[in-house]
Amino acid sequence: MSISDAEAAVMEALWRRAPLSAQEILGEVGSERGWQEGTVKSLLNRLLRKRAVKAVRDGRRYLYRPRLSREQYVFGESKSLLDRLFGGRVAPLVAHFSERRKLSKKDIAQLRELLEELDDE
Amino acid sequence: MSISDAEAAVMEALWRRAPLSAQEILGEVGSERGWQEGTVKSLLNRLLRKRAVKAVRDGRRYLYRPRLSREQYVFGESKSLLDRLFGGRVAPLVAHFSERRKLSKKDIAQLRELLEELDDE
DNA sequence: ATTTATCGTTTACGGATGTAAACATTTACC
DNA sequence: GGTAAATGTTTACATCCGTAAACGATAAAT
Repeated sequence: MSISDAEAAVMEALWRRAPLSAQEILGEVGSERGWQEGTVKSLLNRLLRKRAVKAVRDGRRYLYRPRLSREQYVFGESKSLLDRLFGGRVAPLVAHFSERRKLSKKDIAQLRELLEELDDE
Repeated sequence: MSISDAEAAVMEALWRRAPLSAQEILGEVGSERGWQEGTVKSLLNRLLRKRAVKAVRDGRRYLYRPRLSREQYVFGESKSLLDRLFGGRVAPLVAHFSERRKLSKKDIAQLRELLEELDDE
């Protein structure tokens, strides 16, 4: 069962800070996405069913926190993209962006550093 | 209007070789995905509506070819992932995989080469 | 000419998604 | 204690997606 786009926006809020109530999540993402209260409630319920968040009662409301980590999510999404489009490997993606001149100076510097660190192992 | 997963499988066939008839596309992807004829026809129609392929009559049938290039598609998908999960930059994705030891030797070698080539510009 | 095989076009249908209203329940206030 | 505010739960509804069958038109075969 996968996390949809809208659901991921709720997760992002919880990954930034948790636990949060439905109200607080609305505060975090509502204006940005133009969501009403009901929308957040629905998404939270779907995320509960998908076991991506857990809820603990706090007085009359619930406080939600991630059960799925951002790491897990990011890895899953990235791997799926690499598998579908780049033969499951990282270098071809970087090459693709390099050819399109979409590597920033910062990217290049960081990649250099990264590779140097890999030397020391 | 975005290309769905199933639609992308049809596109992949056309990117490998074009033009192809619906029958030929079925031959290319049908067994692999377990599709019937009607499925391919529907997908082709959706791709036509999305203007991702064009069709030219050939006798009683049509021959289809991509209108959207694989480059464009791959770039769009990749950029969307990077924007959503890595602040729009490439290096953090590579770092993410590096931390998880998911860089193959081949990846590392290719990345080194790539960065050296970037020097010469 | 009539039947049949071959294509494309239209319609279908269940499940997921985006978005939310309606309803129910609990608690706080008058 | 009754009413209003706050929360969660259920239901809704349009669109997209995966998958395909039904229908229609046209060309080929007899």
